[in-house]
Amino acid sequence: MKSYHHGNLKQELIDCACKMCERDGYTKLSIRSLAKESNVSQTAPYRHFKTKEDLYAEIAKEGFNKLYKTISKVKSKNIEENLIFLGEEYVAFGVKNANTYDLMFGTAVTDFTKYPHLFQAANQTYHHLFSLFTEYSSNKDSEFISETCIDLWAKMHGLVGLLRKLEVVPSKLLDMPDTPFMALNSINNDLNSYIKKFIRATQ
Amino acid sequence: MKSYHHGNLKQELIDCACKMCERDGYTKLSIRSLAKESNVSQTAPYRHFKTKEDLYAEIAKEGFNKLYKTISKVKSKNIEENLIFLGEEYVAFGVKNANTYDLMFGTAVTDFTKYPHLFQAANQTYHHLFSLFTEYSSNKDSEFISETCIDLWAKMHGLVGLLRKLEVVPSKLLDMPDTPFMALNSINNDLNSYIKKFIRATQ
DNA sequence: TGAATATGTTAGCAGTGTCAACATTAAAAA
DNA sequence: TTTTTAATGTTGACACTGCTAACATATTCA
Repeated sequence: MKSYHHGNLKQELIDCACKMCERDGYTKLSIRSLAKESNVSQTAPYRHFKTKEDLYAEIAKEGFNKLYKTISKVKSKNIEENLIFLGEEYVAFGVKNANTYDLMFGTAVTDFTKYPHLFQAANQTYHHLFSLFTEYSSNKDSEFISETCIDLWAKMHGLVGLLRKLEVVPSKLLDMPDTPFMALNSINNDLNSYIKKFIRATQ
Repeated sequence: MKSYHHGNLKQELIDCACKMCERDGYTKLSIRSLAKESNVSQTAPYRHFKTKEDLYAEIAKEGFNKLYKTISKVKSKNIEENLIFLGEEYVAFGVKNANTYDLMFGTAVTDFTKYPHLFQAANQTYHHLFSLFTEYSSNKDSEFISETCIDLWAKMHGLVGLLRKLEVVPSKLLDMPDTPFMALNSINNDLNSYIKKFIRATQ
């Protein structure tokens, strides 16, 4: 027996949207299909998200929270190991949750400051990297720290972007000369040791 | 006096699409609005692009060619300077032509191998980086070269992604602690010397 | 010249984001 | 408790989208 009022529709829509987004990509995600999949009328979502961008922001926020949760799992008491763990998990997250990652770093949601929760979630993630690296680095100069953090972040972020191109390329091209695929593929085959290497290179 | 047949519609559509894409972003670009802006019927573009993705691929291809042209302008006989020039221009291109860059590296066109011209244009760009770095590096080991190229590329690529987030952030947040914006902003204020630094660090 | 092909137009389908008007119910005020 | 109000749901509609089919016109080539 289903009642007129749902009770918890907003969160249920968000959860459903996250699932659909990751499954089909955010471009395929329509408010109408979301409503249908949630067994609710076409325009019901508009009671909770004024625009589609608002919905995107919500998915991105969930993404950052999930990433943060993954990344901040303490593995060992060795800071370097934690930092390496962070790098590995970050890149793995970006590749595995590619569609959500698009929403987190793409242009679908331009201005994070319009969405305080999203803004906070995104900053939290960065802040974790920042504080971990601060502990790790032997150079305590704050300018060095922040610059190197951006360095690390840019590299992880860039790596995610490039690796995703790999996924889609036919395997016969992987050893094609004069293309970046061979290099990317060999890095991908031993990704974690590659990440380890470039994190150790920062200290 | 305008005739029924256009004569050069395909290229004109592509040029128009590139302009519109860069102006409004590729999500706002519709085939219908493109047709309208080109003074042609709604479905005329379909004679030249079977699907919207085909059009996207065309825009991305033009993007890679433009990027390659910019990057391969020889500036001096000093290889290091050329490599630095490449880095500066690459990042500048990505930030300035943000919407086109999305199409080149985003997920709108997934499989480049479906579009040989695009594939070729993309590889050409990478290949230029590769050969320039090969000349530059003192370490001639091919594995080192290709790994470091990916390194460089990932970093430039990642930097573009992060800097673009900056552009959209209200200026009052630029010196907000516990956010990456302060660090990004200070890097951005002296971007070229930052790029110079990380390129020199590779040799 | 005539047939085949390329390139253009018009009409229309199914799907989209969004809004306005209305229905139902839960929460707040009386 | 009753009544009012606000929140949350539904229906219907508009303008827009990608795309296809059917038709019109021009170009190429046998």
